[in-house]
Amino acid sequence: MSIASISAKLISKARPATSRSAADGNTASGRALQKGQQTKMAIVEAALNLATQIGLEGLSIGALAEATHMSKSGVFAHFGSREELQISVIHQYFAQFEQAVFYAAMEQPRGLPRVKALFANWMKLVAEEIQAGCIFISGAVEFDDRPGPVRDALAASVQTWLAAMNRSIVLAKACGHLRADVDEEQMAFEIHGLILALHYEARFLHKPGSIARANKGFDNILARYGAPAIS
Amino acid sequence: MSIASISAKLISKARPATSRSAADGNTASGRALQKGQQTKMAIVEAALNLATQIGLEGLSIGALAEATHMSKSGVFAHFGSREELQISVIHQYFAQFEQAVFYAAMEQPRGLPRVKALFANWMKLVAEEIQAGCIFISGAVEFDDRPGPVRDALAASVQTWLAAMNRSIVLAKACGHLRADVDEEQMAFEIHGLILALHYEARFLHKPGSIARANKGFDNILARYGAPAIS
DNA sequence: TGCAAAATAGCACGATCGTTCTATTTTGTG
DNA sequence: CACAAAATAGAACGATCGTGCTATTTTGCA
Repeated sequence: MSIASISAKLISKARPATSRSAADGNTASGRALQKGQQTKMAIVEAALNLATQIGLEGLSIGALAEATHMSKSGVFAHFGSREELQISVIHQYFAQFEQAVFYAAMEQPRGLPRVKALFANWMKLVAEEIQAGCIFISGAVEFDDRPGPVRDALAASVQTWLAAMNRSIVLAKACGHLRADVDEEQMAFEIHGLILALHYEARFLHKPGSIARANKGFDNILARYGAPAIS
Repeated sequence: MSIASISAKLISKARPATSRSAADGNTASGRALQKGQQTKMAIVEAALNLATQIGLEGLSIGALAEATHMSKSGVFAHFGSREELQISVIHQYFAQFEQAVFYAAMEQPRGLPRVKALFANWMKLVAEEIQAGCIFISGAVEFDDRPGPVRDALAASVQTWLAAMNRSIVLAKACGHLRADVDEEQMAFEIHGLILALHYEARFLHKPGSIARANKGFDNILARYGAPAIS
Protein backbone atom coordinates (compact mmCIF):
# COMPACT_ATOMS: atom_id res chain seq x y z
CA MET A 1 0.00 0.00 0.00
CA SER A 2 1.54 3.24 -1.11
CA ILE A 3 1.97 6.26 1.07
CA ALA A 4 0.04 8.23 -1.45
CA SER A 5 -3.08 6.19 -0.87
CA ILE A 6 -2.71 6.45 2.89
CA SER A 7 -2.26 10.18 2.80
CA ALA A 8 -4.93 10.58 0.17
CA LYS A 9 -7.36 8.79 2.41
CA LEU A 10 -6.22 11.03 5.23
CA ILE A 11 -6.74 14.31 3.50
CA SER A 12 -9.78 13.55 1.41
CA LYS A 13 -12.32 12.88 4.10
CA ALA A 14 -15.82 12.14 2.97
CA ARG A 15 -17.93 15.21 2.58
CA PRO A 16 -21.61 14.99 1.75
CA ALA A 17 -21.34 15.68 -1.98
CA THR A 18 -22.60 19.27 -1.73
CA SER A 19 -26.22 18.53 -0.81
CA ARG A 20 -28.25 18.69 -3.97
CA SER A 21 -30.96 21.29 -3.90
CA ALA A 22 -32.44 23.67 -1.41
CA ALA A 23 -32.89 23.30 2.31
CA ASP A 24 -35.73 20.80 2.27
CA GLY A 25 -33.65 18.62 -0.03
CA ASN A 26 -35.40 16.99 -2.97
CA THR A 27 -38.52 15.62 -1.35
CA ALA A 28 -39.86 14.31 -4.65
CA SER A 29 -38.65 11.32 -6.57
CA GLY A 30 -35.04 11.10 -7.55
CA ARG A 31 -35.43 12.40 -11.07
CA ALA A 32 -32.01 13.92 -11.52
CA LEU A 33 -31.82 17.09 -13.57
CA GLN A 34 -28.55 18.81 -14.23
CA LYS A 35 -29.04 22.49 -15.03
CA GLY A 36 -29.33 23.36 -11.37
CA GLN A 37 -26.12 21.65 -10.37
CA GLN A 38 -24.32 23.40 -13.16
CA THR A 39 -25.36 26.90 -12.16
CA LYS A 40 -24.76 26.02 -8.53
CA MET A 41 -21.16 25.24 -9.34
CA ALA A 42 -20.85 28.54 -11.17
CA ILE A 43 -22.31 30.35 -8.17
CA VAL A 44 -19.91 28.65 -5.76
CA GLU A 45 -16.99 29.56 -7.96
CA ALA A 46 -18.06 33.20 -8.09
CA ALA A 47 -18.64 33.09 -4.33
CA LEU A 48 -15.14 31.76 -3.79
CA ASN A 49 -13.69 34.61 -5.81
CA LEU A 50 -15.66 37.07 -3.72
CA ALA A 51 -14.82 35.37 -0.43
CA THR A 52 -11.07 35.34 -1.03
CA GLN A 53 -11.18 39.11 -1.37
CA ILE A 54 -13.70 40.25 1.20
CA GLY A 55 -13.79 37.21 3.47
CA LEU A 56 -16.40 34.61 4.22
CA GLU A 57 -18.24 37.02 6.48
CA GLY A 58 -18.26 39.78 3.90
CA LEU A 59 -19.84 37.47 1.38
CA SER A 60 -23.41 38.66 0.81
CA ILE A 61 -26.09 37.05 -1.28
CA GLY A 62 -26.96 40.34 -2.88
CA ALA A 63 -23.43 40.95 -4.11
CA LEU A 64 -23.20 37.37 -5.26
CA ALA A 65 -26.45 37.68 -7.19
CA GLU A 66 -25.11 40.74 -8.94
CA ALA A 67 -21.85 39.01 -9.77
CA THR A 68 -23.65 36.04 -11.29
CA HIS A 69 -26.38 38.11 -13.00
CA MET A 70 -29.06 36.35 -11.06
CA SER A 71 -31.73 37.34 -8.58
CA LYS A 72 -31.12 37.12 -4.87
CA SER A 73 -33.75 34.45 -4.42
CA GLY A 74 -32.41 32.55 -7.42
CA VAL A 75 -29.01 32.32 -5.75
CA PHE A 76 -30.45 31.70 -2.33
CA ALA A 77 -32.59 28.76 -3.46
CA HIS A 78 -29.49 26.73 -4.23
CA PHE A 79 -28.27 26.79 -0.65
CA GLY A 80 -31.19 27.39 1.67
CA SER A 81 -29.11 29.54 3.99
CA ARG A 82 -26.08 31.75 3.95
CA GLU A 83 -24.22 29.34 6.21
CA GLU A 84 -24.71 26.56 3.68
CA LEU A 85 -23.31 28.84 1.00
CA GLN A 86 -20.27 29.59 3.13
CA ILE A 87 -19.72 25.91 3.78
CA SER A 88 -19.94 25.18 0.05
CA VAL A 89 -17.29 27.81 -0.56
CA ILE A 90 -15.05 26.26 2.07
CA HIS A 91 -15.41 22.82 0.50
CA GLN A 92 -14.67 24.25 -2.93
CA TYR A 93 -11.58 26.02 -1.66
CA PHE A 94 -10.42 22.89 0.11
CA ALA A 95 -10.81 20.86 -3.08
CA GLN A 96 -8.70 23.32 -5.03
CA PHE A 97 -6.13 23.50 -2.24
CA GLU A 98 -5.98 19.73 -2.06
CA GLN A 99 -5.35 19.51 -5.79
CA ALA A 100 -2.81 22.29 -6.11
CA VAL A 101 -0.80 21.54 -2.98
CA PHE A 102 -1.34 18.00 -1.82
CA TYR A 103 -1.94 15.81 -4.86
CA ALA A 104 0.58 17.75 -6.92
CA ALA A 105 3.24 16.82 -4.36
CA MET A 106 2.32 13.14 -4.22
CA GLU A 107 4.32 12.56 -7.38
CA GLN A 108 7.47 13.13 -5.37
CA PRO A 109 8.94 10.15 -3.53
CA ARG A 110 8.13 9.93 0.14
CA GLY A 111 10.44 11.58 2.60
CA LEU A 112 12.24 14.87 2.30
CA PRO A 113 11.49 15.42 -1.41
CA ARG A 114 7.78 15.21 -0.72
CA VAL A 115 8.01 17.53 2.26
CA LYS A 116 9.88 20.02 0.11
CA ALA A 117 7.30 19.71 -2.63
CA LEU A 118 4.42 20.22 -0.19
CA PHE A 119 6.02 23.36 1.14
CA ALA A 120 6.87 24.61 -2.34
CA ASN A 121 3.30 24.10 -3.53
CA TRP A 122 1.94 25.72 -0.40
CA MET A 123 4.25 28.66 -0.89
CA LYS A 124 3.24 28.97 -4.52
CA LEU A 125 -0.43 29.09 -3.61
CA VAL A 126 0.02 31.60 -0.80
CA ALA A 127 2.23 33.73 -3.01
CA GLU A 128 -0.63 33.94 -5.48
CA GLU A 129 -2.95 34.64 -2.59
CA ILE A 130 -1.00 37.75 -1.70
CA GLN A 131 -3.28 39.33 -4.25
CA ALA A 132 -6.33 37.14 -3.75
CA GLY A 133 -6.40 36.30 -0.05
CA CYS A 134 -6.56 32.92 1.65
CA ILE A 135 -9.79 31.90 3.33
CA PHE A 136 -7.98 29.39 5.56
CA ILE A 137 -6.26 32.38 7.11
CA SER A 138 -8.98 35.02 6.91
CA GLY A 139 -11.63 32.51 7.93
CA ALA A 140 -9.64 31.52 11.00
CA VAL A 141 -9.76 35.09 12.24
CA GLU A 142 -13.41 35.59 11.32
CA PHE A 143 -14.63 32.43 13.02
CA ASP A 144 -12.16 31.91 15.85
CA ASP A 145 -14.83 32.70 18.42
CA ARG A 146 -17.99 32.17 16.41
CA PRO A 147 -19.08 28.58 16.94
CA GLY A 148 -21.29 26.86 14.41
CA PRO A 149 -21.23 24.70 11.31
CA VAL A 150 -19.19 27.18 9.27
CA ARG A 151 -16.42 27.25 11.81
CA ASP A 152 -16.57 23.47 12.06
CA ALA A 153 -16.24 23.04 8.31
CA LEU A 154 -13.36 25.46 8.18
CA ALA A 155 -11.49 23.96 11.10
CA ALA A 156 -11.98 20.46 9.73
CA SER A 157 -10.52 21.46 6.36
CA VAL A 158 -7.53 23.18 7.89
CA GLN A 159 -6.87 20.36 10.31
CA THR A 160 -7.06 17.82 7.52
CA TRP A 161 -4.43 19.68 5.58
CA LEU A 162 -2.16 20.29 8.56
CA ALA A 163 -2.44 16.62 9.49
CA ALA A 164 -1.39 15.65 5.98
CA MET A 165 1.59 17.97 6.18
CA ASN A 166 2.45 16.55 9.56
CA ARG A 167 2.23 13.03 8.25
CA SER A 168 4.66 13.78 5.45
CA ILE A 169 7.15 15.00 8.05
CA VAL A 170 6.67 11.86 10.10
CA LEU A 171 7.38 9.82 6.99
CA ALA A 172 10.48 11.83 6.19
CA LYS A 173 11.77 11.13 9.67
CA ALA A 174 10.92 7.44 9.28
CA CYS A 175 12.86 7.42 6.02
CA GLY A 176 15.91 8.72 7.81
CA HIS A 177 15.76 12.04 6.00
CA LEU A 178 15.39 13.94 9.24
CA ARG A 179 17.24 13.70 12.52
CA ALA A 180 16.01 10.91 14.73
CA ASP A 181 15.13 13.30 17.55
CA VAL A 182 12.96 15.61 15.46
CA ASP A 183 9.70 16.76 17.03
CA GLU A 184 7.44 16.58 13.99
CA GLU A 185 4.72 18.76 15.50
CA GLN A 186 7.32 21.39 16.30
CA MET A 187 8.66 21.37 12.77
CA ALA A 188 5.16 21.64 11.31
CA PHE A 189 4.39 24.51 13.68
CA GLU A 190 7.42 26.47 12.55
CA ILE A 191 6.62 25.88 8.88
CA HIS A 192 3.07 27.04 9.47
CA GLY A 193 4.46 30.19 11.03
CA LEU A 194 6.48 30.96 7.91
CA ILE A 195 3.38 30.72 5.75
CA LEU A 196 1.39 32.93 8.10
CA ALA A 197 4.16 35.51 8.34
CA LEU A 198 4.38 35.60 4.55
CA HIS A 199 0.66 36.17 4.23
CA TYR A 200 0.68 38.85 6.90
CA GLU A 201 3.73 40.83 5.86
CA ALA A 202 3.21 40.59 2.12
CA ARG A 203 -0.55 40.97 1.87
CA PHE A 204 -1.21 43.39 4.70
CA LEU A 205 2.04 45.28 5.08
CA HIS A 206 3.08 45.07 1.41
CA LYS A 207 6.60 44.31 2.59
CA PRO A 208 8.89 43.30 -0.27
CA GLY A 209 11.14 40.27 0.05
CA SER A 210 8.67 38.30 2.15
CA ILE A 211 8.57 35.35 -0.22
CA ALA A 212 12.34 35.03 -0.12
CA ARG A 213 12.27 35.20 3.67
CA ALA A 214 9.72 32.42 3.93
CA ASN A 215 11.84 30.25 1.64
CA LYS A 216 14.96 31.08 3.60
CA GLY A 217 13.15 30.21 6.79
CA PHE A 218 12.30 26.81 5.37
CA ASP A 219 15.94 26.25 4.46
CA ASN A 220 16.87 27.15 8.01
CA ILE A 221 14.39 24.66 9.37
CA LEU A 222 15.75 21.93 7.12
CA ALA A 223 19.29 22.78 8.17
CA ARG A 224 18.30 22.27 11.78
CA TYR A 225 16.07 19.22 11.45
CA GLY A 226 17.60 17.50 8.42
CA ALA A 227 19.68 14.37 8.91
CA PRO A 228 23.40 15.22 8.92
CA ALA A 229 24.05 13.18 5.79
CA ILE A 230 21.54 15.18 3.77
CA SER A 231 21.38 18.53 5.49
CA MET B 1 21.68 59.23 24.65
CA SER B 2 20.31 55.90 25.75
CA ILE B 3 18.98 53.24 23.47
CA ALA B 4 15.72 53.38 25.35
CA SER B 5 15.13 56.95 24.31
CA ILE B 6 15.98 56.18 20.71
CA SER B 7 13.65 53.23 20.57
CA ALA B 8 11.02 55.06 22.55
CA LYS B 9 11.08 57.81 20.01
CA LEU B 10 10.84 55.18 17.32
CA ILE B 11 7.82 53.40 18.64
CA SER B 12 5.90 56.27 20.14
CA LYS B 13 5.19 58.28 17.04
CA ALA B 14 3.10 61.37 17.50
CA ARG B 15 -0.58 60.71 17.27
CA PRO B 16 -3.09 63.54 17.37
CA ALA B 17 -4.08 63.19 21.00
CA THR B 18 -7.43 61.51 20.24
CA SER B 19 -9.13 64.48 18.62
CA ARG B 20 -11.27 66.12 21.23
CA SER B 21 -14.91 66.10 20.43
CA ALA B 22 -17.11 65.22 17.50
CA ALA B 23 -16.44 65.54 13.80
CA ASP B 24 -16.68 69.31 13.52
CA GLY B 25 -14.16 69.56 16.35
CA ASN B 26 -14.74 72.22 19.00
CA THR B 27 -15.63 75.26 16.92
CA ALA B 28 -16.24 77.35 19.98
CA SER B 29 -13.68 78.77 22.35
CA GLY B 30 -11.23 76.46 24.05
CA ARG B 31 -13.16 76.07 27.27
CA ALA B 32 -11.97 72.65 28.31
CA LEU B 33 -14.54 70.46 29.99
CA GLN B 34 -13.71 67.01 31.19
CA LYS B 35 -16.80 64.90 31.53
CA GLY B 36 -16.88 64.19 27.82
CA GLN B 37 -13.28 63.02 27.64
CA GLN B 38 -13.89 60.78 30.59
CA THR B 39 -16.86 58.97 29.10
CA LYS B 40 -15.11 58.86 25.74
CA MET B 41 -12.27 56.96 27.33
CA ALA B 42 -14.76 54.57 28.88
CA ILE B 43 -16.43 54.07 25.52
CA VAL B 44 -13.11 53.37 23.80
CA GLU B 45 -12.22 50.87 26.46
CA ALA B 46 -15.53 49.07 26.05
CA ALA B 47 -15.09 49.24 22.28
CA LEU B 48 -11.67 47.65 22.58
CA ASN B 49 -13.10 44.81 24.59
CA LEU B 50 -15.75 44.28 21.94
CA ALA B 51 -13.31 44.60 19.05
CA THR B 52 -10.86 42.05 20.40
CA GLN B 53 -13.64 39.50 20.40
CA ILE B 54 -15.64 40.25 17.26
CA GLY B 55 -13.12 42.27 15.30
CA LEU B 56 -12.91 45.87 14.26
CA GLU B 57 -15.40 45.29 11.48
CA GLY B 58 -17.88 43.57 13.73
CA LEU B 59 -17.85 46.50 16.10
CA SER B 60 -21.22 48.24 15.81
CA ILE B 61 -22.32 51.44 17.44
CA GLY B 62 -25.57 49.86 18.54
CA ALA B 63 -23.85 47.05 20.40
CA LEU B 64 -21.39 49.51 21.89
CA ALA B 65 -24.23 51.73 23.09
CA GLU B 66 -25.83 48.78 24.80
CA ALA B 67 -22.54 47.76 26.41
CA THR B 68 -21.99 51.26 27.81
CA HIS B 69 -25.64 51.86 28.76
CA MET B 70 -25.84 54.84 26.47
CA SER B 71 -27.85 55.82 23.42
CA LYS B 72 -26.52 55.23 19.94
CA SER B 73 -26.32 58.93 19.21
CA GLY B 74 -24.68 59.56 22.56
CA VAL B 75 -21.89 57.20 21.65
CA PHE B 76 -21.73 58.36 18.06
CA ALA B 77 -21.32 62.03 18.98
CA HIS B 78 -17.95 61.34 20.53
CA PHE B 79 -16.44 60.15 17.28
CA GLY B 80 -18.39 61.58 14.37
CA SER B 81 -18.01 58.42 12.36
CA ARG B 82 -17.52 54.73 12.80
CA GLU B 83 -14.10 54.94 11.20
CA GLU B 84 -12.99 57.44 13.80
CA LEU B 85 -14.18 55.07 16.51
CA GLN B 86 -12.22 52.22 14.97
CA ILE B 87 -9.12 54.38 14.77
CA SER B 88 -9.51 55.35 18.42
CA VAL B 89 -9.69 51.68 19.32
CA ILE B 90 -6.53 50.98 17.35
CA HIS B 91 -4.68 53.78 19.11
CA GLN B 92 -5.88 52.55 22.45
CA TYR B 93 -4.76 49.01 21.70
CA PHE B 94 -1.42 50.25 20.48
CA ALA B 95 -0.89 52.21 23.68
CA GLN B 96 -1.60 49.16 25.80
CA PHE B 97 0.59 46.99 23.60
CA GLU B 98 3.39 49.53 23.78
CA GLN B 99 3.20 49.56 27.54
CA ALA B 100 2.93 45.84 28.15
CA VAL B 101 5.46 44.70 25.55
CA PHE B 102 7.83 47.48 24.63
CA TYR B 103 8.33 49.68 27.65
CA ALA B 104 8.27 46.73 30.00
CA ALA B 105 11.26 45.31 28.12
CA MET B 106 13.27 48.52 28.11
CA GLU B 107 14.39 47.81 31.64
CA GLN B 108 16.53 45.02 30.29
CA PRO B 109 20.00 45.92 29.03
CA ARG B 110 20.35 46.33 25.29
CA GLY B 111 21.28 43.33 23.24
CA LEU B 112 20.12 39.77 23.62
CA PRO B 113 18.47 40.22 27.03
CA ARG B 114 16.23 42.91 25.62
CA VAL B 115 15.34 40.85 22.55
CA LYS B 116 14.43 37.98 24.83
CA ALA B 117 12.34 40.25 27.01
CA LEU B 118 10.52 41.71 24.02
CA PHE B 119 9.66 38.26 22.77
CA ALA B 120 8.66 37.06 26.22
CA ASN B 121 6.34 40.04 26.71
CA TRP B 122 4.91 39.60 23.25
CA MET B 123 4.31 35.94 23.96
CA LYS B 124 2.67 36.75 27.26
CA LEU B 125 0.28 39.17 25.61
CA VAL B 126 -0.63 36.85 22.75
CA ALA B 127 -1.07 33.98 25.17
CA GLU B 128 -3.66 36.06 26.99
CA GLU B 129 -5.16 36.96 23.63
CA ILE B 130 -5.83 33.32 22.89
CA GLN B 131 -9.01 34.04 24.80
CA ALA B 132 -9.45 37.68 23.87
CA GLY B 133 -8.15 38.00 20.33
CA CYS B 134 -5.53 40.34 18.91
CA ILE B 135 -6.67 43.19 16.69
CA PHE B 136 -3.23 43.51 15.11
CA ILE B 137 -3.85 40.05 13.68
CA SER B 138 -7.59 40.11 13.10
CA GLY B 139 -7.43 43.67 11.78
CA ALA B 140 -4.75 42.72 9.28
CA VAL B 141 -7.10 40.19 7.75
CA GLU B 142 -10.10 42.47 7.85
CA PHE B 143 -8.36 45.42 6.22
CA ASP B 144 -5.74 43.82 4.01
CA ASP B 145 -7.59 44.93 0.90
CA ARG B 146 -9.78 47.68 2.27
CA PRO B 147 -7.89 50.94 1.84
CA GLY B 148 -8.70 53.92 4.00
CA PRO B 149 -7.76 55.65 7.22
CA VAL B 150 -8.53 52.64 9.42
CA ARG B 151 -6.18 50.42 7.49
CA ASP B 152 -3.58 53.17 7.53
CA ALA B 153 -3.80 53.55 11.30
CA LEU B 154 -3.58 49.82 11.81
CA ALA B 155 -0.65 49.32 9.45
CA ALA B 156 1.19 52.25 11.00
CA SER B 157 0.80 50.81 14.49
CA VAL B 158 1.93 47.35 13.45
CA GLN B 159 4.86 48.67 11.47
CA THR B 160 5.96 50.83 14.37
CA TRP B 161 6.04 47.82 16.64
CA LEU B 162 7.76 45.55 14.13
CA ALA B 163 10.35 48.26 13.49
CA ALA B 164 11.03 48.49 17.21
CA MET B 165 11.46 44.75 17.42
CA ASN B 166 13.74 44.85 14.42
CA ARG B 167 15.81 47.61 15.95
CA SER B 168 16.36 45.60 19.11
CA ILE B 169 17.73 42.77 16.97
CA VAL B 170 20.03 45.15 15.13
CA LEU B 171 21.32 46.35 18.48
CA ALA B 172 21.85 42.82 19.72
CA LYS B 173 23.92 42.12 16.66
CA ALA B 174 25.88 45.33 17.17
CA CYS B 175 26.54 44.28 20.76
CA GLY B 176 28.07 41.05 19.51
CA HIS B 177 25.27 38.96 20.96
CA LEU B 178 24.32 37.62 17.56
CA ARG B 179 26.41 36.20 14.74
CA ALA B 180 27.99 38.87 12.58
CA ASP B 181 26.28 37.56 9.45
CA VAL B 182 22.75 37.62 10.86
CA ASP B 183 20.05 38.98 8.57
CA GLU B 184 18.02 40.94 11.09
CA GLU B 185 14.93 41.19 8.90
CA GLN B 186 15.02 37.43 8.41
CA MET B 187 15.23 36.82 12.12
CA ALA B 188 12.36 39.22 12.81
CA PHE B 189 10.30 37.54 10.10
CA GLU B 190 10.73 34.12 11.67
CA ILE B 191 9.87 35.42 15.12
CA HIS B 192 6.75 37.05 13.73
CA GLY B 193 5.80 33.71 12.22
CA LEU B 194 6.00 32.01 15.61
CA ILE B 195 3.61 34.54 17.10
CA LEU B 196 1.17 34.19 14.23
CA ALA B 197 1.29 30.40 14.34
CA LEU B 198 0.61 30.50 18.06
CA HIS B 199 -2.39 32.76 17.58
CA TYR B 200 -3.71 30.61 14.74
CA GLU B 201 -3.26 27.17 16.22
CA ALA B 202 -4.19 28.02 19.78
CA ARG B 203 -7.06 30.43 19.21
CA PHE B 204 -8.66 28.95 16.13
CA LEU B 205 -7.70 25.28 16.26
CA HIS B 206 -7.59 25.01 20.07
CA LYS B 207 -4.42 22.97 19.69
CA PRO B 208 -2.72 22.31 23.02
CA GLY B 209 0.99 22.84 23.43
CA SER B 210 1.14 25.78 21.04
CA ILE B 211 2.67 28.14 23.59
CA ALA B 212 5.48 25.69 24.29
CA ARG B 213 6.09 25.30 20.56
CA ALA B 214 6.36 29.03 20.03
CA ASN B 215 8.86 29.26 22.86
CA LYS B 216 10.82 26.31 21.53
CA GLY B 217 10.82 27.93 18.11
CA PHE B 218 12.35 31.04 19.61
CA ASP B 219 15.05 28.97 21.29
CA ASN B 220 15.77 27.36 17.94
CA ILE B 221 16.10 30.77 16.32
CA LEU B 222 18.50 31.91 19.02
CA ALA B 223 20.53 28.73 18.63
CA ARG B 224 20.95 29.48 14.96
CA TYR B 225 21.51 33.24 15.11
CA GLY B 226 23.15 33.62 18.50
CA ALA B 227 26.87 34.32 18.71
CA PRO B 228 28.81 31.10 19.38
CA ALA B 229 30.09 32.32 22.74
CA ILE B 230 26.57 32.88 24.04
CA SER B 231 24.39 30.52 22.06
C1' DT C 1 -27.27 80.79 41.32
C1' DG C 2 -27.83 81.69 36.29
C1' DC C 3 -26.47 80.64 31.65
C1' DA C 4 -24.11 79.16 27.70
C1' DA C 5 -22.04 75.29 26.05
C1' DA C 6 -21.23 70.56 26.16
C1' DA C 7 -23.06 66.07 26.53
C1' DT C 8 -26.61 62.90 25.81
C1' DA C 9 -31.10 61.11 24.29
C1' DG C 10 -34.82 60.28 21.03
C1' DC C 11 -36.36 59.68 16.62
C1' DA C 12 -36.26 58.89 11.81
C1' DC C 13 -33.96 58.26 7.35
C1' DG C 14 -32.17 55.26 3.62
C1' DA C 15 -29.58 51.30 2.74
C1' DT C 16 -28.49 46.52 3.13
C1' DC C 17 -28.91 42.22 5.11
C1' DG C 18 -30.91 37.12 5.18
C1' DT C 19 -35.05 35.05 4.42
C1' DT C 20 -39.92 33.81 2.98
C1' DC C 21 -43.68 33.56 -0.13
C1' DT C 22 -45.70 33.50 -4.43
C1' DA C 23 -45.45 33.81 -9.55
C1' DT C 24 -43.19 32.70 -13.75
C1' DT C 25 -39.99 30.62 -16.68
C1' DT C 26 -37.17 26.81 -17.97
C1' DT C 27 -35.99 22.11 -18.12
C1' DG C 28 -36.18 17.16 -18.97
C1' DT C 29 -38.88 13.35 -20.03
C1' DG C 30 -43.34 10.44 -20.91
C1' DC D 1 -46.02 18.06 -27.86
C1' DA D 2 -47.53 18.03 -23.07
C1' DC D 3 -46.89 18.12 -18.43
C1' DA D 4 -44.79 17.96 -13.99
C1' DA D 5 -40.96 19.27 -11.64
C1' DA D 6 -37.10 22.11 -11.20
C1' DA D 7 -35.10 26.53 -11.54
C1' DT D 8 -35.40 31.32 -11.30
C1' DA D 9 -37.51 35.84 -10.57
C1' DG D 10 -39.99 39.37 -8.03
C1' DA D 11 -41.65 41.55 -4.16
C1' DA D 12 -41.94 42.13 0.58
C1' DC D 13 -40.78 41.25 5.60
C1' DG D 14 -38.32 42.47 9.88
C1' DA D 15 -33.92 43.54 11.57
C1' DT D 16 -29.75 46.09 11.85
C1' DC D 17 -26.59 49.24 10.25
C1' DG D 18 -24.35 54.23 10.18
C1' DT D 19 -25.77 58.74 10.37
C1' DG D 20 -28.26 63.29 10.65
C1' DC D 21 -31.50 66.28 13.05
C1' DT D 22 -33.75 68.06 16.94
C1' DA D 23 -34.85 68.12 21.93
C1' DT D 24 -33.37 67.66 26.57
C1' DT D 25 -30.32 67.09 30.23
C1' DT D 26 -25.98 67.93 32.38
C1' DT D 27 -21.86 70.37 33.17
C1' DG D 28 -18.66 74.04 34.52
C1' DC D 29 -17.68 78.60 35.07
C1' DA D 30 -19.23 84.00 35.65
